[in-house]
Amino acid sequence: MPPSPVRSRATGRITLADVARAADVSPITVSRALRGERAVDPELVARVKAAALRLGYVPDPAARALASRHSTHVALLIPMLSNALFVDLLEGVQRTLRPAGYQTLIGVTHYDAGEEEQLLREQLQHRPAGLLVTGLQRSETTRALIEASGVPCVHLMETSTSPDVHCVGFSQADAAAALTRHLIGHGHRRIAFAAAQLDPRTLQRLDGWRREMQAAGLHAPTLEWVNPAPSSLALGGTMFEQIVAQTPPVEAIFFCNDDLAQGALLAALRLGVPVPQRVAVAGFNDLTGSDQMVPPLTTVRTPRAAIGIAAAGMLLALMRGEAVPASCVDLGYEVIARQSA
Amino acid sequence: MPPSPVRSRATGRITLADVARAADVSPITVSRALRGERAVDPELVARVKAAALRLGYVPDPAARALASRHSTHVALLIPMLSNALFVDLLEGVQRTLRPAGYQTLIGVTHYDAGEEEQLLREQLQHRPAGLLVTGLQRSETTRALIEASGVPCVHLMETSTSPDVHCVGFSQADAAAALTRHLIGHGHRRIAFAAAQLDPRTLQRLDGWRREMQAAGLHAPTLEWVNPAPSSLALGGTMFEQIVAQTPPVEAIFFCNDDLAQGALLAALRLGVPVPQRVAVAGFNDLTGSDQMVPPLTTVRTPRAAIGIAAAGMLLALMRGEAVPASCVDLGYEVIARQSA
DNA sequence: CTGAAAGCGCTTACAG
DNA sequence: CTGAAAGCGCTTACAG
Repeated sequence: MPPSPVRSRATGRITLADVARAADVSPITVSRALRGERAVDPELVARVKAAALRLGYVPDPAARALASRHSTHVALLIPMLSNALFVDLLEGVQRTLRPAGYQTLIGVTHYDAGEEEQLLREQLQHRPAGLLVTGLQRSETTRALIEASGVPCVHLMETSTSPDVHCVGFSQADAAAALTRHLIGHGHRRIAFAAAQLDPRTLQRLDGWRREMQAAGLHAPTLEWVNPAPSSLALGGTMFEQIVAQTPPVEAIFFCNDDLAQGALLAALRLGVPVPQRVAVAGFNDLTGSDQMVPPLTTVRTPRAAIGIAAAGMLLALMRGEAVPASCVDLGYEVIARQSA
Repeated sequence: MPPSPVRSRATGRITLADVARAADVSPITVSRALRGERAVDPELVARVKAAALRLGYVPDPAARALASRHSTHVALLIPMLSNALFVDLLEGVQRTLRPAGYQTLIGVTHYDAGEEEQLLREQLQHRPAGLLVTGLQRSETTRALIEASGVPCVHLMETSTSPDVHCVGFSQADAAAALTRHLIGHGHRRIAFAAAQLDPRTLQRLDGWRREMQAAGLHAPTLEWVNPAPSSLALGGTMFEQIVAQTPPVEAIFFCNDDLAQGALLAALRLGVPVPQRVAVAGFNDLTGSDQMVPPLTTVRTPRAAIGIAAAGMLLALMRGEAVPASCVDLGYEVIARQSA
């Protein structure tokens, strides 16, 4: 005889209580056994796990979040998904977080500090278990919001010497300096730096180039071409056209991003400007297509997928309350010499 | 005198009960007033809203999900984020869903039916309020999973005549046929179709090309070049090289995707094959950079951002239990004639 | 139109 | 090492 289910709101879902009944233990023991929390008699653990498997039990994330005050969400704040760099980063993050039972909530800031703050507020309402943010620089309010939330946070793409901040990345300035040395090593003297978007990492690359040029006694303010507009192939073409018209002639152009450099290479083809004979062209990031350009683009390969994986791994440790070996991981970079410079 | 908070687990968060106390009504009235559900005295609504605002009340999504059995998450299943098409789609979706209070959970299927099924299972555990899936074709199990979940679902990128399925897209076959007519109209007779990835939408484009070629009496099996490998610039170059070597000579190549076509254009430059004089080249989707190629790429512009917006809008209506004017929305396409064909 | 009660499915805090 | 009780912050179902 079935019990008369007055006022039943049951979802039909298999619950912790069902597993407890099947394993003949209390619900709390099931909870502990399944989460591997605290010491539980190994024999009970086995019994519970068998029962859970048999019944096809799946914990309810909402109930878990409500009771524990932590969801299984990780908020990821990135500037732009149309930059392939961040797609690779995201893939690395998800590949690490998903098997560990965490969902990634993506927030696209469009390089806007206000939007980042707004997104963070929204995400924080969902009590994320962890935070992954791009770069170290942000509004004071956003910084305070992160701090006050107490949610573990890892910073992506840059490095820091502060022991208080967790980060995984590489030195944008050093990478730019290395490419600049490569260009100088090829005998170029008048090496322009062309930048768009002007986000913090772009400016760090500008610094790296400037540092190297000054050390070699080659720096001149007229070699700096910066444009706050969003980065695009078309803009790269326009900038190339302008820079190539300069006198005395520029011998090499270091674009802060492969987008820009690819656009420059296409403009060179249109204009009939031989690269690298008349002017060498280099980029940054080694994005899709850079190896296919005519001529193939010299650039810096950056380990964004590895950054995503390592940062997610570090966050996993922090969320579990484990110690991390180092608060900041430097994953380096690699100059890729092709034919354009 | 403060109450002695024995066994307190309070989060410090402002709750519905706090607002109820402040507005001097019952918690359930606050709940109804804030959600706009059922009829509530306008004066009470105003009082509640004022109190909520004053206290800075923010509903707890976990509690809400647990009680209502629906989260505020929408699961979005897409094949790949490295295809810019889906980035645009995603942006459109988020731009519509976020202001309405929904979070987008992105699942990347990598064009794999098994992975899609696995992702869907995981997402469904989180009781999403809505589902957004790419295309109409999927495994029987996945289809059954969606059906059984009872979660509103909108299909993206394709159109259907079935009244049972909600979708927003355009006819991939018609779009391909239109581009094929454009090529035929330019006097080309031997028009090859070159495809990679071979996902359902690619095959629909193949059908559209085939239909048009047959209608014009121009179809030949040797004009079909299909490669199951993932689409890339490099593959486009390789395919171009192969197709151009064919005798009798192919006069035009319709690549199923701009990636491939861009790679072909770059290969043509490398090989010194004049486009469109020796062979015309066309693509599909009008991706970033296609207008910058040398020569600029003739292609079909597809309304993916608009699809994201419209599909999210339709899903919003379905989630609210509202009727939608049409179960399927066709957003069309546009042939973009540039210099490559 | 409004509310008291119960319940969603977990985990925390306390006790033993 | 294990458990009974309470509670997380909402909404459903019922009643009036």
